[in-house]
Amino acid sequence: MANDSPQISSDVIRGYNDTMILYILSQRPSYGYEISKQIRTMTDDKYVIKETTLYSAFTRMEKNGYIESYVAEPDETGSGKKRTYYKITEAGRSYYGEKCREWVLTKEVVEHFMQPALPEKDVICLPMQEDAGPGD
Amino acid sequence: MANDSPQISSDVIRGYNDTMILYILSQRPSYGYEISKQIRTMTDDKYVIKETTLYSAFTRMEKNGYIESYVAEPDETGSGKKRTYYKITEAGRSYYGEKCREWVLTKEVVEHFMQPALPEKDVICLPMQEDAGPGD
DNA sequence: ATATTTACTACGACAGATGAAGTACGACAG
DNA sequence: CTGTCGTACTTCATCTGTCGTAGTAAATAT
Repeated sequence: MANDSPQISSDVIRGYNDTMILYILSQRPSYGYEISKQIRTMTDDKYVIKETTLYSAFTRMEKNGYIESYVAEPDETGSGKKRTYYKITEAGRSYYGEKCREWVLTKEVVEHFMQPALPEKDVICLPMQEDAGPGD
Repeated sequence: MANDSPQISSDVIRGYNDTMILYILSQRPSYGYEISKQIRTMTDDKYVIKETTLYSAFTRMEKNGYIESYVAEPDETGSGKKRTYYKITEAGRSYYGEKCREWVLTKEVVEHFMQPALPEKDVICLPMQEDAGPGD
């Protein structure tokens, strides 16, 4: 295996779960288990979406009209267990587009609050000033 | 007011509130109202943190040991209303450093799910394929 | 004297994420 | 033919962070 554990906390990626799912569905219809695995592989295991998060996202997004579900066989032979597939709607594509534009903005904004130009992998936190405030 | 630029939803910035506050406090101790205004100006009004979000972040982060509070006068003359100032702790600096490193990762990861190279401001969502799925 | 800005605090509600648990089907090994 | 593993979900109760509403009160501007 490439590495051992997810490195991105759900707190920071939280706002992008829906967008990630919509990206995958914008390419072809898919279903829970497959999407979950695709996110894992696309992120090189850096982010693993929880089952409950994923399925509750489906429910929410279908309610919002961004995706539609249908039940189908794994292949066209009609064999195997049926799955619930999801496909993106026009509203979903448009919402996805908005989120992409918002991402560009967000990136710029957040960047202002990050340490400038992290050299390689060493992040150095200088004490800067111990001035104001009570000496305890 | 400065502009009516598009705002960033709290959903997508949610994971970065603490980091933004810690960035500001990593430069000098500050207090609620000032931090709020600083976030506004730094983001050119693209993101305005809610008061309740801000003050509950203070409580949480102080509990977690990332910041420390003290009450002081606005200036050293001893005049004016007292404010609750916050200063970052060593644990806070280290946590902030982690978050910066996580941001670099997150940026890369999220980027995979965004439309490649958005030209200017036009985002085009091609239908791609209408193939699979029932025709209804 | 009054309005606005500054500087908070309290509280209830809510959405999205989570852990724990359970269901059920199919494939494959022994 | 029995058991285990992987697939493909569902239900539910709980937690965390954010938000709306509201209220307090001192300082400053008008």
